[in-house]
Amino acid sequence: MAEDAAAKDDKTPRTARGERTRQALLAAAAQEFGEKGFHDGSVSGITRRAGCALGSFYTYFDSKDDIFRALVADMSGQVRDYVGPRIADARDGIDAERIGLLSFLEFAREHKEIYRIIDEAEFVDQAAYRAHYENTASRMTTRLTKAAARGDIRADVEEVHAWAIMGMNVFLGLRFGVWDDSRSADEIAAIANALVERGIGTKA
Amino acid sequence: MAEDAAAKDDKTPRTARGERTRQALLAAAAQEFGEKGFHDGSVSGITRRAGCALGSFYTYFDSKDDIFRALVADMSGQVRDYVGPRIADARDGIDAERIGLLSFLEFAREHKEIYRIIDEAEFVDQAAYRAHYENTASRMTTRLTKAAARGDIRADVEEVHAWAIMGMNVFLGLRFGVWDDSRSADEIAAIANALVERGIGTKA
DNA sequence: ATGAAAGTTGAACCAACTTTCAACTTCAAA
DNA sequence: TTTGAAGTTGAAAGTTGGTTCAACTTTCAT
Repeated sequence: MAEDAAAKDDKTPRTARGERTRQALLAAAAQEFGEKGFHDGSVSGITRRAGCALGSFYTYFDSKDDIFRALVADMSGQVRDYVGPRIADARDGIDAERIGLLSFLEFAREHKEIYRIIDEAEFVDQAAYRAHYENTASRMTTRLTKAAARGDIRADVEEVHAWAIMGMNVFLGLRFGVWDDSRSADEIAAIANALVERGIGTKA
Repeated sequence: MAEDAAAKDDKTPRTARGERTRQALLAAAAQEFGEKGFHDGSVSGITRRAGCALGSFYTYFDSKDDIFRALVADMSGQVRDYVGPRIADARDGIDAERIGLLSFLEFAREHKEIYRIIDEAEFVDQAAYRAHYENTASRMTTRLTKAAARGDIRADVEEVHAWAIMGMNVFLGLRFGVWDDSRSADEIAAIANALVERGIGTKA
C-alpha cells in the first residue's frame, strides 16, 4: 500500500495521443491566459483553443490553478534556457549582462504573454512568483561574483546589485519589448549596459 | 437635458456621514485587496471591514472594478506625494534619485499592500497600470534632463535611463521593502545609488 | 418640528464558472 | 480478432460572489 500519493491519480499521459493533447492544452493555456489573464481566462476557453472537450482538460490537470502553475514553471524555464546559453559566449562579466538583457528583450518580443503569466503568479501562486525571481536573481549574483573574482567587476557586488539589474531588465522588457518594440533591442541593451558598466565596472 | 452622463447617477456623498462611509470603504478595500488580491477579495469582505452593509457599497461605487480603479489612482497619488517633496531638498541630480529610492523604500515598508494593488491593476485596469508607470517614468525623465542641463548628469540621459532606474527601484522595493525589511533602507539606497552614479554621473 | 433627500440594510437574484461523471471511442498488444 | 486501458465527450451539478431592490432610518434645511 501507500503507493505514492502522487501516483494515486496520476495525470501523466501514457500514450502519444495523450501527450499531444496535453501539449495542446498547455499551448492553449499560454494563449488564453496571455490574452485574458488568469481570472478572465476560462478552462472552456482553453479547451476551445486546444480543440478538445471540456472534460479532457481534467484528464491531464487537476484544476485551473494546476495548469497555471505548470505554465509558470514552463515559462520561467523557457526564459532561463533562452538566455543562459547566449550569455555563455560573452567577452566578460559586463558583456554577459548586456547579452542577458538583449536576449531577454528578444524573448519578450517573441513571447509577449510572458509578463501577464509571470506577473499574475503573484496572485495565483505566490511561491512560484517568488521562486522565479529569486532563482533569476541568484543566478545573476553568482555570475556577478565570479566576474568580480576575475576582476571584470567591482569586488563588492552582491545581491542588491543583482536585484537592481534584474529590475532594470524586467521594466525595460515591458516598456521596450512588450509595449513598444519600435526601437532596436541592441540599442536599448547598449544604453542600459553603459549604465551598468560605469556603475560596477572596474575599468574606467 | 443631456445632463452630464456622470451626473446621471452621481455617487458622490452629499453629507458628512456619507463621506465617512466612503472613506471607510476605501480604507477597507485597501486592506482587503492588499491581503487577498482583487479576485479573492470580495465586496462583502470590504463592507464587513468597513462595518457597513453590503448594499451601502453600491451607494458610493458602481462596481468592484470601480472601487479598485479609485484605489489605484489613490495609491499612485500617495506614492507621488510622499516621494516628491523629499526629492526637492536633494543636493544634486544624483542625490535626488538616491532620495527617491530611499523614500520609496520607506513608503513600501509602511504600505506593503501597494504592490498587490498596483501590480494587479495590470489585469483589472491596464490603462491605470500603464498610466502609473508612464507618469512615474516621465516625471523621472524630466528630473534627469534638468539635472543634465545643470551638469550633474551625463548629457545623453533619456527615457531608457528613467525606465531602468524605475525598474531598479520597484524591484528593490519589493525585495528589500516588502518581502524582507531587515536591511537598512539607507544602505540599499546607497548601494543602488552608487550604481547609478558611476553610470550616469559626470564627475568621475 | 417636519418632510424630503440622503443613507443604510441584507436577503434574494442571477450569471458565470469550475468540476464531475457515465457513456462512448481509439488503439495496440496478445 | 479480441480486449481493456487510455482517452474523449459535453451535459449538468454545484459553487461562488457581484449586484439589485424595496423597506427602513438618519440627517438637515426650512
